[in-house]
Amino acid sequence: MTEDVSKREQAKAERRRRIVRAARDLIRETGDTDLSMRTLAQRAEVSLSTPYNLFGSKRAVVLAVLEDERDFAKRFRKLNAGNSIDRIFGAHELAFGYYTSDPDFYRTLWRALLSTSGHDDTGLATPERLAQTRAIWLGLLGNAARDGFLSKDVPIELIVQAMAQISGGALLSWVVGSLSTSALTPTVGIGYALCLNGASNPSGKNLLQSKMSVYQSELSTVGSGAAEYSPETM
Amino acid sequence: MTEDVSKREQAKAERRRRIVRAARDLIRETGDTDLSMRTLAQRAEVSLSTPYNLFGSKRAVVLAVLEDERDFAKRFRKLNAGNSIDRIFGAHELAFGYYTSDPDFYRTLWRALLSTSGHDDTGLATPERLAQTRAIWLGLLGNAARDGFLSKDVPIELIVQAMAQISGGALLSWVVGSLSTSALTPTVGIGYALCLNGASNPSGKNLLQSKMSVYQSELSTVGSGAAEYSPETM
DNA sequence: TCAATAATTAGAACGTGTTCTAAATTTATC
DNA sequence: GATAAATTTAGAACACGTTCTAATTATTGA
Repeated sequence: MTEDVSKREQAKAERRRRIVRAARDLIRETGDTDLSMRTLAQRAEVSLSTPYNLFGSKRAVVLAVLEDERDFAKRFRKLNAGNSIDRIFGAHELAFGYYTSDPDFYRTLWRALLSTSGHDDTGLATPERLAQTRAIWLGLLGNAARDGFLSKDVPIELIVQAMAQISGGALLSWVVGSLSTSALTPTVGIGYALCLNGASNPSGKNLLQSKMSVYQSELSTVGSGAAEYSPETM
Repeated sequence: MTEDVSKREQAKAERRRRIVRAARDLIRETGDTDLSMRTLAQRAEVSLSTPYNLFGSKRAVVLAVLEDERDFAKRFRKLNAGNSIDRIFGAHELAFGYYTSDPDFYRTLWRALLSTSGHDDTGLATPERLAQTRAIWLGLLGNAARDGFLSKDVPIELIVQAMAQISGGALLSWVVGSLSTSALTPTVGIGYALCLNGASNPSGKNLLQSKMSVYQSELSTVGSGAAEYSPETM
């Protein structure tokens, strides 16, 4: 039996680890250039075929790197700032802190994820992580509703959905280069505040208004001028 | 002199036209498969080098197809429904009507645009179109503010920005397949309504509330179940 | 009409992600 | 320890986007 700690499975896990580590290091060191499957295999000391056997595609490898780096749920648990509105924006800044604290790395990573995003199975994230993240945000907004900040006539699922799209859209703009790193967090924060404000009671509007002005000043001290607006599509 | 109607420039424009048309037809007919530069050149009856001479990259060709198809500004002028809030959502449905009326075509197109989006110059749209679209939306929201629907303590630019991110994020979800075609327009509509609601006076809230419930019912008669939520990132 | 100029062309070439085959190596089972 | 099963391996191969060179064709200007 030996369950899944068989020597075979163990060696496989070892190789998987080596591959993910090699991919991470290559992105860190050479930013996009030289993240080819051939150099990756060489760096991980496996053959070119092995990553395909163990992951299936380059996309999957890069996605594994991403999952390996961001440990959102774990870090999130250490987050217990003031009221439930504060916690929402704490989570937001935690999430985007990953990107802004290491922009080159994550930009490259997402770019690689987008570039190969095509006809295959995997989306832009693992289904488990998607569900997990969704649950976290539903919980955050649920708390805000419980605490009387949000009115009950707009389902929190819809707010979460809108917020997810804001973050996804901003991330896309950032990855393709039309949104600067320093503008990323405040821009999304403003979007969040707007959405939430559209569904909040007077008690919540005060808190949101202050968030809003904070992000607004962050935004103005920075990018300022033109050419960095980024209404991407229509 | 002969300005730019010289025979040379004329022939160049002809080739450009043939290439764009061939790309469009290929996408229409074979959806993604067989949109290679080699078959494209063959179809347009030019050599493989010519598209690179005239456009620079495959991305640029596909982008030219996109610009050629969507004539947003022109169609938009024919749009003069009721109040300024109605016009906002009219513009929204006009914009996304392109995608939902020919989903396979536009999905392929955007996928090709994303897949090659990388290290080169062009973003996800032409700078002129970006500016044009932005101007349109600024005008729409400006009218809504003038008509007293929007409160003045949140800058219109920020609302436009948030809305642009919602549409971009939803489009991305749709392209990668985590948002269904029928859910696309209502999802974005709800996001818009939420954002606007966060910055609107009581007079506007009524109108927005009705928009909201319309899109909500559209959404519920459709996708329903799980696996189609799509909080893409965090 | 003739030379100069500009563009397209054919074709090879490079590096890429991915797939495949056959051989070699490791692990599991008796 | 020998046999069978599972994986990795080396290496070729494919289609792709892109770039380059040399040759050819078409347009311009005198």
